[in-house]
Order: sequence, then structure tokens, then C-alpha cells
Amino acid sequence: MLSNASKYAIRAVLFLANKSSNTQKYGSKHLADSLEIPNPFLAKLLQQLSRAGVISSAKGPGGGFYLTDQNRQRHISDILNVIEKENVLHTCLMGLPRCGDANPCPIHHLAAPFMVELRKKFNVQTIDELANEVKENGTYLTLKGLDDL
Amino acid sequence: MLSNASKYAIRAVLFLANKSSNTQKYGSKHLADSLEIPNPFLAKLLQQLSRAGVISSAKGPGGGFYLTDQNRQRHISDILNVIEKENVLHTCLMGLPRCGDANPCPIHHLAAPFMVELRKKFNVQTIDELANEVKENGTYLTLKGLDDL
DNA sequence: CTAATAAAGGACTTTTTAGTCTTTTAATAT
DNA sequence: ATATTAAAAGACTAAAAAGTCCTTTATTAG
Repeated sequence: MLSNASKYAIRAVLFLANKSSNTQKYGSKHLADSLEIPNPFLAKLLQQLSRAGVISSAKGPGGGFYLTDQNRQRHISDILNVIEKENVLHTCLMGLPRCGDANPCPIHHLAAPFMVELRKKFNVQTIDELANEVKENGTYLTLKGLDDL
Repeated sequence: MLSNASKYAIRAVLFLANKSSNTQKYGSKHLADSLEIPNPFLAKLLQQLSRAGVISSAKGPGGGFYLTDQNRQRHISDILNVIEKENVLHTCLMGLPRCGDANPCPIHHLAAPFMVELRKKFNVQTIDELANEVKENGTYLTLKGLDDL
């Protein structure tokens, strides 16, 4: 459903949400290492997000990527809008062109409630809110360095 | 999550489940037209499924693809095993290598119940059972020819 | 002012997925 | 037997996604 690009971008932004600030920036290299994402590929994504104003960046020594308070009020869907061409949150998992309540595909009734919740999470929850959930619920953005695997 | 190939294959098999029999076979052309799938691409998929014994086929005049009673007892996951390289029903939607209850990704708690249900539908329900659901619940394998769009 | 740092930009390569085309083989009906 | 029908097989092309590399620009610390 989501491309690698989107998954990488979302994880990187949530990382920044929980760790960066105006005075604490992270280079793409650091992010790529922490999240186990190919660095040049991630750098491209960060560049796009920065250009679109979803995240912030500063060049030069001590520079890097970070989130401002403004950035934190944006939604995950803003990331998807930058990275993906079409709205992946509205595509049918069975590939039916116009799957919906009126013309459901064979798994529509199973998938629809989940998709509704996912859209809520990505469209209405702010990046800040989701990042806090990550912090408090003990969910992970990477499994790097975890020893209980 | 599912590739086009898998989506096409599932729809085609469900179509055959509800319309074909030992005496009523369908050529790839007919299926492709009915389901609005590129014919040569679908032909390849049907070929693979036939070789794997998930569906049946007969050459020559009056030939085509069809399901036997045996075929009908197989699962959707058998289709996926033929078409996809890895088990898409166990991949994390956020791309975490080992996402699970122990090490959940940020949307794991949202996605897990849905994935459990989806695995049930694809792993334990037979093709026959799902096809009957399609027939009875008025779900669709194609929207071709529907005028209420 | 200069050296070092790090993002921006853009061209490029590789891999995967999607889709096409042509030839061969098997079955059947006449 | 032969013409016809339709799947099997496999080589091929196209497009999209994923990933790399190199050069430029801006910033800052010395």
C-alpha cells in the first residue's frame, strides 16, 4: 500500500518529531543510520519534504533536519502528499477502480473500518500527536540495536 | 500491499469459482474482458496458477480455464504463494523488519486486528466459501458495465 | 577570508513490476 | 487427416520504484 519512500519518510519525520528541535538538528546520515535506511535515498526524501515545508533544514556546520512547532502541527498525510503521486489512503486493496460501500470488492467490508481508522490517524492526528503516542506507547521506528529478537 | 498480479489473479479465480465448471470453461480473453485486465498479462498469471494446480485448464476448442471441486477447496493464500515471492500477509505496513506485538510499529495496534482477519480470510476460508460470499453479499469482482457510477 | 560541513539539485543506474509478442503444443470438431 | 481453437512457453519491452553519485550552494567556525 505504502511505498518504501513513504514508509521511510514517515519514520524519519516521527524520529525528528521526538528528537529534534531548533537547536538539535540531525543530518541525513545520522537519520539513515538510526533508521537503517539507505542514506542517499533518504536524503532525497528529506529534501522533498523540506522544500514542501513539512520539515525544516539548515545548511552548514551544525545544520541538518529538524521540526519547528509549525511543522509539528502538520499531518502524516502531508508527508504522503509530497511523496506519493496518488492518494494511497483511498485505494482499494483488491484493485477495483471504484470500490466503496455502494460497490464493494470482496474484502471491502473487512478493510473499510481499518482504512477509516488509518485515514483518521494520517489525516487528522498531528505529527506531534502521533509522535507522542510513539513515545508513550513504546512503539518503534526502528528495531536497530534491539537485542530481544 | 498486494501487487497488481495478485489482485488480478484473485479476481480471476473468484470469477471462475462462480461461473466455471467442468463443462463451462473460460478463455483468458473472456476473463480479461470481463474483469478489465490486460489479456496477455492475465494469461501469464492463469498459466502459473494452472501449472501449480490452483486452477484447471484445457486446450483446444471449447477449452479454457475452470475450477474443479478440488480446486475450490484451496485457499486464496495458495494463489498468493504462486504469484508473490514473499508472504505479503505478514509484512509490516510501516516497513519495520520485525514488527509484531513485542516490537510494534506506530500503526501496529491499528493494523494488527485487520491483518488477523485478512489472514483468516485468505488462509483458512476456501476459495469456494469466499466465492459464495461474493455471490450472496453482492460484492463485485469488476465494475464493468455498472451504470450507477 | 578560508576550510569544513551539510543540504540542494539533478543526472544517473539498477531492480522490480507490469505488460506484450511470437512460437509451439495439445485438443477437438469436421 | 486437417483446420481451428486455445493454452503453454519463453523471450521481449516498458514503466515505475528504488537507490546512487556528483556537483553546487549556503552556513558557520576558526
